[in-house]
Amino acid sequence: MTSTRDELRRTAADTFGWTHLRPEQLEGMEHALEGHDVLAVLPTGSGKSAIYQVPALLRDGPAVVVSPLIALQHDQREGLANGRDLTAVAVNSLQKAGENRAAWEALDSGSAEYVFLAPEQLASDEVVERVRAARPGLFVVDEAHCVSEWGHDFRPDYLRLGGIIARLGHPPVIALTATAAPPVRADIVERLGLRDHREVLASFDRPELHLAAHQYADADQRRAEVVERVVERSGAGAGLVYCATRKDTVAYAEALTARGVAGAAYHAGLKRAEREDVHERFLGGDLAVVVATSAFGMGIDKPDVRYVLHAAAPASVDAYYQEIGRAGRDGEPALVELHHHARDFDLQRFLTARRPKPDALRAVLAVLGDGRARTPKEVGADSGLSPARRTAALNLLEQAGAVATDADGRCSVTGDPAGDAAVERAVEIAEQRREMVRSRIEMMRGYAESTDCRRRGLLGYFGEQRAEPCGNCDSCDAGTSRTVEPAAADAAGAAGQDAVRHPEWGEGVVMSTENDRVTVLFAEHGYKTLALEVVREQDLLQPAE
DNA sequence: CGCATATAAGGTAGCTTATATGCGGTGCACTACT
Repeated sequence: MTSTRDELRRTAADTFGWTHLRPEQLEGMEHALEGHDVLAVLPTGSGKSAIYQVPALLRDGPAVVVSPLIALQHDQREGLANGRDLTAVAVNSLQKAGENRAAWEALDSGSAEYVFLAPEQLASDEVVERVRAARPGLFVVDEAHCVSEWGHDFRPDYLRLGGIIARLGHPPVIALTATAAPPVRADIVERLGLRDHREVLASFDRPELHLAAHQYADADQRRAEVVERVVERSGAGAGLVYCATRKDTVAYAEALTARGVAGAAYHAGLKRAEREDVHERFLGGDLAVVVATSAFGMGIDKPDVRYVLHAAAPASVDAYYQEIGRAGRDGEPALVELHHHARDFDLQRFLTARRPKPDALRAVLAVLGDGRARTPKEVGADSGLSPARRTAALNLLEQAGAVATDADGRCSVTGDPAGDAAVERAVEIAEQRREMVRSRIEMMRGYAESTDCRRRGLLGYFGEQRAEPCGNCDSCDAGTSRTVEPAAADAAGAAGQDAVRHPEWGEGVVMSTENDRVTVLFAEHGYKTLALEVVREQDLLQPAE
């Protein structure tokens, strides 16, 4: 009698040549093979992909793999094939029509084990039907944090994956990501509609990274300092510099080149060939440093990045952690520095400020007002809205309960709430989301300005409580880190992950506790950091269920 | 939103001050044109 684990181990060894599987890999695979939905949060380089690659071969039907970047899909498919007798196909707009046709034929005939798609592909009814006909045995969402980070506005098709999964008959879903704070995890589970799912979580700790932050009152001074830091380190290995704007990446790259450092700028405004060239030269060791916007990083697995400097603060601790996580993947020491200025946070507030257009919401409601159910595409055609706008509007109206999507992917109004009330409710939901986004910027500011142990701050943000300072950050070096007294949590009447209720902000969950304050994530208002003294005096946090 | 730069106004010289404008991130798919 062979156990599930033996079967997985054998396939991993026979087909992929992997003789050792990590416990988390095996655990994730096992859940999926047994038909459970899985959310796996594991660091890059830990073999996350194996979690779907192996069970996909043991289940009937192909694995649908949703991946955010076409370039990434390409690498993943090559990694899979790699001399093995496996068929991994993709359908996207960059492939020639013939390649897409061949991919579909491979799916139709049952010869493809994996099909890679961007979420936008699944906005097409035809694509969904065709995938459904292939009876997929697994639905994989790679880089699943994109659901929560991008789905709400930038790439709204991510928010529709839950409906797609349902239409496909809900095969086991595997959501994979390297970074997800508790609210991001909850959002992924909710949006994808995971059922009775299992979570596989690894520690977020990266003890080899030395963490530091420097605040500047003068932007020119910061610029000079960042350049100096990179010049100092450029002899000792590769590095990354993250900027908030494209213009800055070019300016820094020029300044570094002038100082004799082999550096190049990278941002989404560059031509495809140029982006590929920078990427390859960096991986190949010909570039000492890449100066980039947030466009650089996903799918980049260079083991020997010795430093990651931020020449501006990003929009969240989540984004920051993801970017610094590209340092020291070989486990050797690496330096991580955040060079920030008050203006950075204003810029992030602007960049993340997108509000829904009530006109777009009304246009969708007007189209659906005749009572006829339509596909999102038809809603777009009838309302004149662009694909992104119409999808974002549909998503919000659905969250407001004013629109529902049926089993065939057709949308119609529910009539409750209707008209202006529906628009108002949708705007309110978007407004709550904005508040959440802003509170995340404030958490980033909190990290930047903290004089306490930075690693404990980061880990606390991701739901890992530590009492002792880490000994490998600037605060610990300076002796300003403190040990959290066990009494602190008791004094607040709340410990990590406890559900609480606040008279003004409603229901929330305690994220972390320090000696003098407690951070709570409120469902409708985002992160709030409260002074323990005030909480105690005014009895602000009541236990909730 | 908020900062940097450009233009305009005032009164007749080059300059200050006021107002206007522009700029700022992440990717898919699709279309029209070379």
